[in-house]
Amino acid sequence: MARPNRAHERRAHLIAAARRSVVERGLLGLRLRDVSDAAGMSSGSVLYYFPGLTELLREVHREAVQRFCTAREEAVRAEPDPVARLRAMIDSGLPDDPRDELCILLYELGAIARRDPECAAEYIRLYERQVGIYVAVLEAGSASGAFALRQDSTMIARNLVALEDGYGLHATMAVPTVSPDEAARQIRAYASTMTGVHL
Amino acid sequence: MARPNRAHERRAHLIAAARRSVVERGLLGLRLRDVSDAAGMSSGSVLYYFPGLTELLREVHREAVQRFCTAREEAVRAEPDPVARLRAMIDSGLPDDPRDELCILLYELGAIARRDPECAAEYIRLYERQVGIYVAVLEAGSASGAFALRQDSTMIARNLVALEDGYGLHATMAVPTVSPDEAARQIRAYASTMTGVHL
DNA sequence: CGAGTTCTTTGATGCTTGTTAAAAGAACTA
DNA sequence: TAGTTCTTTTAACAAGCATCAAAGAACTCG
Repeated sequence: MARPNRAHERRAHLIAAARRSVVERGLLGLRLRDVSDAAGMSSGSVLYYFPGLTELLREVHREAVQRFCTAREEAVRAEPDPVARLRAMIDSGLPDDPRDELCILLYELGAIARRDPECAAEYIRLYERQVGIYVAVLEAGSASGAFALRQDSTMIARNLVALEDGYGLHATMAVPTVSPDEAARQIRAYASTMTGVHL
Repeated sequence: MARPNRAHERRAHLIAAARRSVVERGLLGLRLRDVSDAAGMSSGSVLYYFPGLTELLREVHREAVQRFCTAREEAVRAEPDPVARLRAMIDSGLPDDPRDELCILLYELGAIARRDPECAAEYIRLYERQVGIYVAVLEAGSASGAFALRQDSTMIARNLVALEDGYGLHATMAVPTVSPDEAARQIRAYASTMTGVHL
């Protein structure tokens, strides 16, 4: 063996460059050239590390999902009681503003998932993971007597995730009628109804 | 004036061809050629009627929104009482199956809206229109005494639309954990809670 | 019927982009 | 320094969009 393998680093570098490109230019009409420019190398080099743009974007997606989930898990863990945790969970799922990089990425790359099974699988895991966090918070609150759940915790959790996705979708598409702030209020209202606790 | 103007017909023909192309091949990597092939003409002809693919897709979107909204309005109008109307409204908002053409179209073209203000405006109208229908149904039911609303009708309506969008998004991305049927049950459960009527 | 007018379609052209393969270059070892 | 492996670039090729001029089609009016 001679020259050391820096492929891992280079790939990470490219994934970061691709992420910036997607946020800046959007998926539609994203060129290989945009990514290679952002990474400061030739387009041929990008293809040395990834078979094509799709595969690179798949990695961008995987990384975004990872970051999103761990951020939420940590946000929840940081809070002491179930009520605060539920509030933290709701707040961490919505874009901070319509330009929230991570959320834009997640919704933008959804267009790939519809055609790419591997990317779709990543979305499924994302969904399950989020439902899981909500279920854990709801169950904990129910066990401690803080929540009086009006329904099965899984059903509530699924609706909470669906609400997030619905509002998040609108927010990143710049629908002005529902600001992230208002979306959070809406979801909190739902959660309040289903748990019997004012949020 | 000499040869009659068939531009309107030809545009409609192209919009239909584009719709089929989007559903079949997806937005990512959709080529002008795909559309022109589907329409049975050369790519140059497509550009005679539309400045570019984006503008054509914008029309596809506009038409899809139109069809979607009127279909729901009619589904609601066909029912006699508020309870049946609410049920019909919920059912008409979700994809019949993961291959529901209209729904795929609506979600797929969302990727354009994020970059194209005109398309985003169309989405805003779509959202407002759906909220409006739900509000009308809820208010009618409230006035007649059929519903005992737990919240402001607009807030309930917004959450219903957000739930639809969230679940619809998952369904068209082939998330198997939430089938259209199950999504409908979830949303009905929410509506039941907020109206006090079992659906 | 044919000349004129307007609408429609095509096909050639130039330009940009994705893809491939070969060669050059860089980093390290023995 | 020679050899090996990893990385990058470059040039060539194929495919796509955009433009435009020219051909073709449909109809009216003289």
